[in-house]
Amino acid sequence: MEYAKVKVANLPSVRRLPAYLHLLKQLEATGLDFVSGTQISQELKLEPIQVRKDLAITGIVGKPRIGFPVTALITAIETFLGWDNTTDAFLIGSGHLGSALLGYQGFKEHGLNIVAAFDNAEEKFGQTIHDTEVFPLEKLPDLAERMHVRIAIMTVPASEAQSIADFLVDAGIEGIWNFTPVSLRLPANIVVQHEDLACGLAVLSKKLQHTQQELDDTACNE
Amino acid sequence: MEYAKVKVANLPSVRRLPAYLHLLKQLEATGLDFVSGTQISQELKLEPIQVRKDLAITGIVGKPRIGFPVTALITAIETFLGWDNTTDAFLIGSGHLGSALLGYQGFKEHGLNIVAAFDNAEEKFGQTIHDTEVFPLEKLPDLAERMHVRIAIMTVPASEAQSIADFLVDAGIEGIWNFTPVSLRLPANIVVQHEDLACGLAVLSKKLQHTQQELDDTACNE
DNA sequence: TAGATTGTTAATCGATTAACAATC
DNA sequence: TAGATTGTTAATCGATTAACAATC
Repeated sequence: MEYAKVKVANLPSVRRLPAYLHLLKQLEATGLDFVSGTQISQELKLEPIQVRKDLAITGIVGKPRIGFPVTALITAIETFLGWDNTTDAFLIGSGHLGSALLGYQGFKEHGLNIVAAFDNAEEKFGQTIHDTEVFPLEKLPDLAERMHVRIAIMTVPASEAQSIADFLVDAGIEGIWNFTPVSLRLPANIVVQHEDLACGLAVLSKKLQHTQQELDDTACNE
Repeated sequence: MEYAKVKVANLPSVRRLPAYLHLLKQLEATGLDFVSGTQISQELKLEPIQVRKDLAITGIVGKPRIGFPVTALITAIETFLGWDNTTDAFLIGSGHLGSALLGYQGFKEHGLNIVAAFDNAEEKFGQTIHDTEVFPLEKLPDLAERMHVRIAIMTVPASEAQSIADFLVDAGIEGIWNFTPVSLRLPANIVVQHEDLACGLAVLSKKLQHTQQELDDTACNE
């Protein structure tokens, strides 16, 4: 069988769903029953039509004049993203960033549960970081099979990223959340989500250049 | 004066530049003088034409048949992003993620230097996290002015995000790298880069659903 | 009823991709 | 010279935005 490149309908919409989810949970906490796309758009600084289109992919149906039922909308988004059931994951590389992710409580809210961490550094074996035990990387294949874990979060040094990724795939890992700056070369059936902080920093830097530019221009014109 | 929404040419291209930079530095380390867009595209799994378009925004000029000069291309990207000069930044909120970012050495390579951390928790005042001192948040306005710091990295609890952001803007901060899940409401002249891990997780979750779907479909057809 | 909001269908906009002449 | 690669101009693709009938 040939694996087609995974096609996900409207990726930009999928990326915006967590922002809706966060807002909706806040609104739910205040006891609100219904919210209109217009209200949501104002809170998140989006176009009303974009909100309606985004929410439509989850299958939610709203009431004209009234808006969307808040609780049902939360459920619809969580179900759509598969965040209604908890998925177990491994974390590979217990350095600074890895430790921070182990301490981040927000993942559980998104259906992700880090059940074990792995490292190559002997002095870390058996350590517990934020209630998660660190194992030698070599034990991963066995544990992955026994615990039926399909997802790995990679926070390892760039120099080791490719070889460790290959090792993970051999061990049956199907999805990798890649926090290294390396573009991994893996079989087409492996799902890789590249999370590179430098991308966001590039955009921030560029936008700041432009505002600085504007200020300079203004100064010149005076 | 009215501030127009900051317009940055071809944002997707800007986001890809750090990946080119990382690869090019690797190639430079091997002593390579020239690299073609075709070679780069194979390494990063992109279309050759996309590589050429992306690199063109930096102003680099290549040689037909030969490719692009590696060192000059690195310089062109760094200059384009403003990463050739170091910019000082503050980090607000020294929890798990904040500490991890303080320990992350990669920022310096991208022209970002975190000179001080701030927190509201008294027990952290005076502490040093990865060689960076933690100050009371109330000292920020004074230090921002004296040190001419324009950029803040926000790793604070969601519940405090908006009020702290307002405080930062009052203190003269012009750019905020926002690691909270909150959509901040700030004046239009403030540059905000929202870095929400949940966005990437949403995409990963959705893609994994699809592969699982395919596997289920295959199983059914057998 | 009157009117705000939904959801659909069409138009616009911008990014990606294709085609190809210029060039080293 | 021959041919791979660049850079430009045009075509395609997909996401965003607009328009508007349906509806509560």
